[in-house]
Amino acid sequence: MSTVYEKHARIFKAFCDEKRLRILELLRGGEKCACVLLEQLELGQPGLSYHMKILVESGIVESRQEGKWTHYKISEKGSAYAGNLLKELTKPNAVTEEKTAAKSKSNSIIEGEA
Amino acid sequence: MSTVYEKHARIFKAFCDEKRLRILELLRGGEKCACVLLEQLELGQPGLSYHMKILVESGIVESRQEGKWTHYKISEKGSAYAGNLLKELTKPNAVTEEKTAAKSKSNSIIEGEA
DNA sequence: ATATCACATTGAATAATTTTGATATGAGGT
DNA sequence: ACCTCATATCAAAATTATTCAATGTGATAT
Repeated sequence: MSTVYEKHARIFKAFCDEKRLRILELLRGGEKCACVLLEQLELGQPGLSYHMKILVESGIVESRQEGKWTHYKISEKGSAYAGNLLKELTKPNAVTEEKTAAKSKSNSIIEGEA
Repeated sequence: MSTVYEKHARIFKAFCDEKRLRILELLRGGEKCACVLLEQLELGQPGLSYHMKILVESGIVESRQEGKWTHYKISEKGSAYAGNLLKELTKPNAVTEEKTAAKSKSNSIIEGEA
């Protein structure tokens, strides 16, 4: 079973780890091959692979295969989504309590939210 | 030694855990006493205290003492800071590579960033 | 002063994440 | 086919985060 909380937590995990923040900083300079990231970071190859997987699964980073190489870059779409989600998650919501039976059309990006 | 990465990671830890996302959701409905949060969550009292500490340390939540009670609410300032930080961390930065010696006046919220 | 209530802290137990070394996979090149 | 190179995956170990029970603290009430 996967809750909406799990899904949201997965997105922010991208930003919860020092190594991943370092990687994102490098990717701010533009798309980079794993091999380039590897030489800039104090990380073994499986370690980098592990963190890249988390970053890609969060949607913050996109990967692109080119022959033997994997190129990574920051996803504009994923980043925008995360930014909006953070806003939503901290925005006052007067009706949080009353989970009314009558469901209204929603314009929230949070699944299952009225 | 505390790096800027650690500091940033600490902020986003608020959003990396299901329980904390649940708590934030409750706080979106307005300021709440720990005792109220406790009855809405599947968490023991020390567990709540543990998570509230992380939330307060992240700056996303503020606490206010009132006699025996502790009231918590989402910090507008902290939330805005986190939102802006997320944007910065995912914003393209053409000059990430060239850590030039000549330091220019910065308008970045990221410490030590040009 | 003692008692109680609300919450914080501690420490041990458990669970999740991260690191590391070994091995697997898949794309080229010879 | 075989060999390399780049990266992914696996499994064990190391580290870190979370839970839980017990105890501590500080505020109020009697």
